Amino acid sequence: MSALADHLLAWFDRDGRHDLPWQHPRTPYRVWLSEIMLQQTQVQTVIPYFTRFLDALPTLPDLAAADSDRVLALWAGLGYYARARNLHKAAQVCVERHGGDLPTDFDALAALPGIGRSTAGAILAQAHGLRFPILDGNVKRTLARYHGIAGWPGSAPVEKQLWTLSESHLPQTRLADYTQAIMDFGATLCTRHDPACVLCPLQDDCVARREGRVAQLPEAKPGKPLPERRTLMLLLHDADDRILLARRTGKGVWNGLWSLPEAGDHDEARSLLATHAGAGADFDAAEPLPVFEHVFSHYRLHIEPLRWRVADTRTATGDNADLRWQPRERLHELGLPAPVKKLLEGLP
DNA sequence: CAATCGTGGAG
DNA sequence: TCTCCAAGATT
Repeated sequence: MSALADHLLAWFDRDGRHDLPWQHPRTPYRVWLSEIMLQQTQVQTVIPYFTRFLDALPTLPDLAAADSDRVLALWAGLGYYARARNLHKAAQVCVERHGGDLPTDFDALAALPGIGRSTAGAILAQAHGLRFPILDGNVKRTLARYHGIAGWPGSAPVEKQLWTLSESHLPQTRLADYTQAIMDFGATLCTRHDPACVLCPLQDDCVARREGRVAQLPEAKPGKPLPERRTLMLLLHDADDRILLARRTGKGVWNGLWSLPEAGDHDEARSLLATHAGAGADFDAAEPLPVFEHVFSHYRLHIEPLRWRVADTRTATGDNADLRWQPRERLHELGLPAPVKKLLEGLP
């Protein structure tokens, strides 16, 4: 057995996390949901979402049958909403083609939307004890240090090397525990900043430790400056204190979520106001709300909200399924982008 | 391969 | 305030 696996399993039995919500019971559906939610997202953030989601949709068929607005409402705030759309779609594929269960065949599992090589391995190892490697951020960091691997782990050649190493360390038994162990290890001990090397069960064999390169590994992603964008958000209230929402479709951020209508400039905003609130609406009566920023992973968005109280909403929606006047007290039924939710909830 | 896709927390 | 980034996948 790999010395690394041997030491990690012993460490896990003593110091690993054994009380995470998706570990009891460790069913395929729960493991899958947790793995998707945990992509690029920390445990502490995921736990309340996981609990709420599972409470609302306890089984895979429940998820498959759910309305997509409900799924996105349960996901709203977690980010990377393609994860939720793919999760929903994958559940439907499982019902249609796999008897309502996740497939246990690697290729069939990895063919489902939102499940890549690492997530497929994590599901098979944790839910079924099968011998597949993973390569998430924890494993990349752990192995980059343990083997002293230079280069950004996201680059193709380094990642290929790390996959080979990850596979080479797999034990012959206890795959579920081992997979949880190496993720726990990366998340709680071999952390990005200030790792607890003095407590580390691998310290005698760790190349980075031996060579004093722990703080230098893994190498950071080559950075680039964030582009800046701006948008106007139109906040229209009608007489019943309903708010006009628009479903975001096509490409771009927040796809599938309900947000405020947006305009690139005042001319477009004027036109949108006339369309949605009738010719009687007075553009110049706009109440400008405080401008704020929202930062995405790939750009910074300056948001300028403009508010109107409108009387005539008859022309607003009608046949358009992507527009609706939503009562303020029922905003929680829809998936709203985090900054929009915050804006609407903070409204006087 | 580089870009896209969110959000909140830590340093 | 600013940078980095956390259980990645898709195009």
